[in-house]
Amino acid sequence: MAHLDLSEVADAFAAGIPSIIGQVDQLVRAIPPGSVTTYGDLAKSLGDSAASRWVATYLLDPACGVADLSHRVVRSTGEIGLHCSGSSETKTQLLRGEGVVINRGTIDLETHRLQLPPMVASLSKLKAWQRDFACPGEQAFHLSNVKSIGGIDVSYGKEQAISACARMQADGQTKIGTHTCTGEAKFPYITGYLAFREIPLHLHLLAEMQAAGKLPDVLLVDGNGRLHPRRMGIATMLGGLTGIPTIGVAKKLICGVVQAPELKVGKWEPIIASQDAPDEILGYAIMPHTKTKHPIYVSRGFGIDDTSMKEVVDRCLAGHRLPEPIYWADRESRQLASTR
DNA sequence: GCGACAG
DNA sequence: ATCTTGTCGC
Repeated sequence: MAHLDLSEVADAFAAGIPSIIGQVDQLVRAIPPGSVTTYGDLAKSLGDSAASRWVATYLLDPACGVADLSHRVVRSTGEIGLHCSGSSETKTQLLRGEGVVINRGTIDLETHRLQLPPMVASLSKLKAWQRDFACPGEQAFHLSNVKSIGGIDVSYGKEQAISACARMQADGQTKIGTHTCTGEAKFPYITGYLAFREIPLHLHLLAEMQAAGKLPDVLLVDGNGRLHPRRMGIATMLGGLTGIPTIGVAKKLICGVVQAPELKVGKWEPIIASQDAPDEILGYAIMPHTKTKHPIYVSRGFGIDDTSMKEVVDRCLAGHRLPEPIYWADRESRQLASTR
């Protein structure tokens, strides 16, 4: 895998990501006066009803591309809901002006709801990409071969995003150095699709590190790996794309159930897919130190087994909630982001 | 009505 | 993730 040109990988990956915002704008512009749709219907049309929250967040932003038409999007209950102007009354007046009947703040969707066409090359495409993503053949992971451990994270400034990767010695505690890369995050944050927001910048950074001969032997990624609705979190994709063994480290649970009733410091507890599937271990929760009540959620990314994964993370735990490589990457990227 | 999902 | 004042604790 070392022969991969990460600069080419970066370009190819970015080229395959659709403009999800353009898709929503297009759908909203297609709603004629007198008709409405719902946040959930828009999300379904994009290919994933789980994106309805993002759709609502986007359309409630006065700076969104279709703020002048977003009054035509209401709640699935028929309630008018909020408006980007800040006033639901304004939304009501706009709709009434277009001939929509509103009783007690509610629209009869049977009458006014518009059938939206499915957007083929949208979230449905990315979802299929995640399901079908073929990771290259994985080499057996040998901790004894590890000379450096990396941690990678992104922070967001006013306009720019900064990806930072800290490199540590094999002890997981001694910092060698940090690399950073600045760019624009074009894809929005949608639960389940974090990879498409953050990986493009990560790949640019890793390409630079590759050119400098400074790629880490294993990489801790801020986010999940196998612990993901489709078992394809950002850590797994980033590893599969680069060939670098990866581990996902998240601060919140996205799915799955922690079996143990309580967590003890330093003890790894399995996270299962569900009570009905107790044999499917997606990852592990661990309380990283005494001073926090909040665990971290660790899952296999690419090119590593669960046992090695735990050994690597154990080496990296110190006085912070996050493993040292990610702690330093987070600190560095955040510091830079605050200036742009 | 309650619960809610990485960054 | 970011927006934000003071406040509690090591």
